[in-house]
Amino acid sequence: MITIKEIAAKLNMSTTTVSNVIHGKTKEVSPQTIERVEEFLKKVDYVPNMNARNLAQNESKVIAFAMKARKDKYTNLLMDPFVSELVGGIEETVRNAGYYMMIYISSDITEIMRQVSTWNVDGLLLFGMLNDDGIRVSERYHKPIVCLDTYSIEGLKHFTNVGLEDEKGMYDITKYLIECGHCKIAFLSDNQSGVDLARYNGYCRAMQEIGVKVKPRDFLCIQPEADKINDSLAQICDRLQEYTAVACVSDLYAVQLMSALHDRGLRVPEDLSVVGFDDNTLGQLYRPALTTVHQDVKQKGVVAVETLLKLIRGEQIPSNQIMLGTSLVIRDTVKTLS
Amino acid sequence: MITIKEIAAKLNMSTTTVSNVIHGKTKEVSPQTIERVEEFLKKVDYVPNMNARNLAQNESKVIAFAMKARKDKYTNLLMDPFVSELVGGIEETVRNAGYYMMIYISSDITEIMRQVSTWNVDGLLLFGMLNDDGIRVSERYHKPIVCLDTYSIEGLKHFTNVGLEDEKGMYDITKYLIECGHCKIAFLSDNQSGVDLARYNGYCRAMQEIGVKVKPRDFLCIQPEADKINDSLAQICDRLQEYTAVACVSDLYAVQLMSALHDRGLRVPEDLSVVGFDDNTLGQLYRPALTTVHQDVKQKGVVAVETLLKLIRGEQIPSNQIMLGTSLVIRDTVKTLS
DNA sequence: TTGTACGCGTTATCAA
DNA sequence: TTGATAACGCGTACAA
Repeated sequence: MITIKEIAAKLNMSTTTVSNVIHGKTKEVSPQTIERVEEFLKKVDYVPNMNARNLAQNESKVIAFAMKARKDKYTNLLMDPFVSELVGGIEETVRNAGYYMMIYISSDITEIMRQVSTWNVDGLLLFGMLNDDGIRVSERYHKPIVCLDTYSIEGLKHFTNVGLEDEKGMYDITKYLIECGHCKIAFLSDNQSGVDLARYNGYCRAMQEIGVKVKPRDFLCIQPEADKINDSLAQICDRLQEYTAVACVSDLYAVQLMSALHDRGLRVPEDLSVVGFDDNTLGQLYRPALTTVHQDVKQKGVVAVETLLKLIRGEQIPSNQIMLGTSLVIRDTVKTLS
Repeated sequence: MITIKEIAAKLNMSTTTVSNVIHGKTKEVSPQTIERVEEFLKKVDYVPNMNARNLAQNESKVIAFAMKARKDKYTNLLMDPFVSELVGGIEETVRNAGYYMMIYISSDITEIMRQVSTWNVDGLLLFGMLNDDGIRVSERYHKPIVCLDTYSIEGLKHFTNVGLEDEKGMYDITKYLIECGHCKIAFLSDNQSGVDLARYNGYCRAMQEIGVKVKPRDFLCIQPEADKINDSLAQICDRLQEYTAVACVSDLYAVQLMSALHDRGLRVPEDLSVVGFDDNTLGQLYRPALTTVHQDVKQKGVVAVETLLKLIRGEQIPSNQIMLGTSLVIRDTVKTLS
């Protein structure tokens, strides 16, 4: 790790000159010194010290991806196929823009804020925020923030959101089920807030259009914790006897359900139709292949980072609510009732 | 972002005293000043500036996870269930140890080395290194390195490796197939080096024990690139008519194969027995559930980080080759031939 | 027990 | 066209 100072000494010039060459401030340096310096830089493979650079410039070239963990939900958040695809897209975009990514996972917002400010990160990507979490962060952190999949209306005054047509996506696929002749349709999810609530609303709207009033019992609540999921799935399979179809809030749950149904000798779609949401590898590889709502998760990450970079550069963005679209992917898990 | 200097000014004392209290050098400060300082720190929620701290101490509290991307293999490396589970374990352990994690993904080793030294990271986790990649890194980076799943013998002189009983695992499951009456067994993988080679060797050893000489045509080569995989699977399904069982180098490939077989009307395990390696969600949720070799991927990440932390602290480690075990998971994709 | 002063590597200001 | 020098925030040897 050679430093600018050392280079300057060996070349018998000042650190300023070396620094200028490094930063291409070429107008202020004579051609021959430029040549000399650049040659030497290449020879010793000079790499700047980020800590020093950041300290001097009061920036960091770091973008943080902060994720609030719901402690109970996953032992390993990154194993959620949605999260890993998202992080993959984010990482790639951050890297290609010449920035560095740090990941903070915590169930404690305060902890996340401390990490963010201790590294003086240039921009913040927020995921998994509930209620006014995002607002609380934005009150203490005064640099660009982009939220992913938040439904906090109030929050939009404080930061940009990259979201999805969740309501419409679930409406579309529920309507598809209806068109296939289903009317006894259950909805499966693990909670009723944020994204899940929006999707639930889409389901309700489609049902109401055909005059079916959704009852509380039509909401099937899955408990995804490792020690509870089996009991939970057993109950759900039981309850599903009253229905001809079930709309799941995610592909993961849809596939977990199909496995459970299979183990009980129930066939999809002959005995029960199942649809998911997300369109990830799990549903694509399962047989019968899952009918679902497609969203481009990687793209979501890319858009979020690009938006954040614009904000960092001080550019204007058209709107602080960016909605990505969905599309129906019809495969083999829905039976047409005659 | 309040600084130590500002705090010292407001409290009418020196920065040294404040710094001492922050670092718990309590023996050198009077109890009442400690009290005063700590109270104030809490009140203003002091957060140190990492860049400044690292610069002063010549460390970084950063652990890098560097992954060499084989450009062709995955658009999104993190989507590989193995990788995401591994990274999840690493992230958690790094965080709990009070360190920060940075991820570098590149197909270019030089690029990785530059990133590592520009941030002056305290320790390096290397994954996906081929041949002497790891050695080349260790020649330029003179801090602790832990490699994951490398098979470079030479490398062990330069760094520690956390690996798996790949050969034994594949030997065990091939032997299980044999015990079930199979002898026409193919092996499916996308290359023949590193981990894949070790597993292939395990397969060969089991076959040779029953006097079957493995022929080159018994090695089925899958092409995982998105635009080639379908053709590749079609060919493989064709070739598999000569066999009663196939041992796949990973669960991912096993499940992709089972999907392809299903689409051609071939049943698992009635028409063909299939086994995998890794034991991830994909194989657990598929039906029929995949018989496979279990490895604890998260644990692999945890062990790697713990080893690296020991090296960073200057502690001795018993051996620089740490081998994790495997176990057979018998589920429903192998038919017993009578 | 507390304070002064310097160095870490870099950038930026201003003078030469 | 180039070179001193101060600053960024922190830790620490050494002095008081």
